[in-house]
Amino acid sequence: MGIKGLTKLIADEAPEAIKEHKVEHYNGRTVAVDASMAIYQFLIAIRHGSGGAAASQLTNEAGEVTSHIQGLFNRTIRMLASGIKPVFVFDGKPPTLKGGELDKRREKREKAESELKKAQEEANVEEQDRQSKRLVRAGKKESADCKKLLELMGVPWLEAPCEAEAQCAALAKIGKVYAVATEDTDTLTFATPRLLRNMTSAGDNPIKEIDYKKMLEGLGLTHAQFIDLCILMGCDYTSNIRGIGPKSALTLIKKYGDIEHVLENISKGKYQVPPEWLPRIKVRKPSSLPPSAPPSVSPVEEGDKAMPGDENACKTAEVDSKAGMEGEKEEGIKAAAIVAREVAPDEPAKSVEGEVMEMPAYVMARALFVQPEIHDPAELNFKWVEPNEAGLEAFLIDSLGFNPDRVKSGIAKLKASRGAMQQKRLDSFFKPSGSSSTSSTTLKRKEAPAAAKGKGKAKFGGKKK
DNA sequence: AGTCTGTCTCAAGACGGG
DNA sequence: CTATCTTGAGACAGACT
DNA sequence: CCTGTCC
Repeated sequence: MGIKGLTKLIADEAPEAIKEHKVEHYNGRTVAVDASMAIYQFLIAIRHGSGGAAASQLTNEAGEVTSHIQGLFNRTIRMLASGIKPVFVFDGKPPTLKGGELDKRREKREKAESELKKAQEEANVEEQDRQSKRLVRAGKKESADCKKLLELMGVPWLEAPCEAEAQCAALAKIGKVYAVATEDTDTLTFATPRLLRNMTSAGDNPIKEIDYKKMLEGLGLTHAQFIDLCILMGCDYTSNIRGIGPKSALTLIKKYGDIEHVLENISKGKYQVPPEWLPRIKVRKPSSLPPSAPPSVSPVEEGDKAMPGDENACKTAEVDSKAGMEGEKEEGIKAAAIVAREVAPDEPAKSVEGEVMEMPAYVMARALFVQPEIHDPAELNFKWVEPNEAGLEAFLIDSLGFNPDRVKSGIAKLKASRGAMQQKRLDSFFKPSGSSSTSSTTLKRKEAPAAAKGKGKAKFGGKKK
């Protein structure tokens, strides 16, 4: 996940955008963290066995995996002890997109993944449980565990409608959080003003902070151009063009301004542009294809017509598998169209009367980055409260079998950090930090509910009609 | 020369005792 | 009691412009 | 710092 090679490109082309700070520099600051990614990392990293090739994770007596809880507990304590106030943002998902190729690809991946595992697990009935765990990213069970843990620890969380990274970026943009801590460079594409890397590693080596504005200046791009750059370099939503890597992508965008014009200029040459990158018009009547419409693209020899499933592709896109509300869908397409128009105003006719234009994949990717589905960050308020000591002990010690001493030690650290936090609050009382000091309606634990509302059980097309 | 692709390898969290 | 097996970033070779 | 352990 992320943009392929982006970190290196920034280091090479815009080094002034990266600065290193010690942890202390972030004392008292709030930081958004992609919880789902953290959970995933914990599940992978926290296992035992020799060398690093063992699959067994930490479990309680009942056999339930506890690796993610162990990891999150420690990491959260560490952050709070450093004076950093984290907000954990969960993926809402699925990253369902209303485009043909994207949907297809995602579903294929998911299906392949689950089928593979199913096949594996058919051999062993016991492991069917494990299959259910590792559904897509972090399973619902793991997320629920972590939400519960966070609430007991007095740490706020929320569930994004879709991608957590997009929600994190939105929070940072309006200053609800100071920065986003993540290893995922996708976050930059959502225009996070400050991205923190190495937040997780030990205290002595510094945190790397990437300043979005400086990065744009260093690269010499606008925000829209940066998004196009990321898409060209290779993002999660589209395939990339063979032969174009980070350097070429940057050069091309700088030269031509946006993907449309890049395509116009390179498609004549040797680059072989994947069919899903090209605007395709769905024509009922074959003869009505205007000569000007498809922007001079190299004739695709292998692509396009050869694909037997192609016709179905658009159908699949229309049909959509899941929760699919028509309104949402239309909204999405409309958004994509608007974006296209903005970026390429001088393009020849985008759509012909009566004909349906199929969006190129990059247009939809662009729409995803420009207008991601998020909760209005202005309506979200976070509060760090006293840890629920008894609840934590019951959950971690009694239910999960954690070592009582370690748990108590952790709680002690929580309380200590909380004391320090209060102190700081008093100190900075006279500084207008902009927090809604007296706005009475600071929600305590559930910012999420506003969030959780829309989702229900979209996962398996649940409703039988 | 510079750039991109493919293949390979490795390590991935955090803690505390020694 | 035993086999278990992902993802991404870095190093390097090789092809291409 | 290295290594085993956490559950």
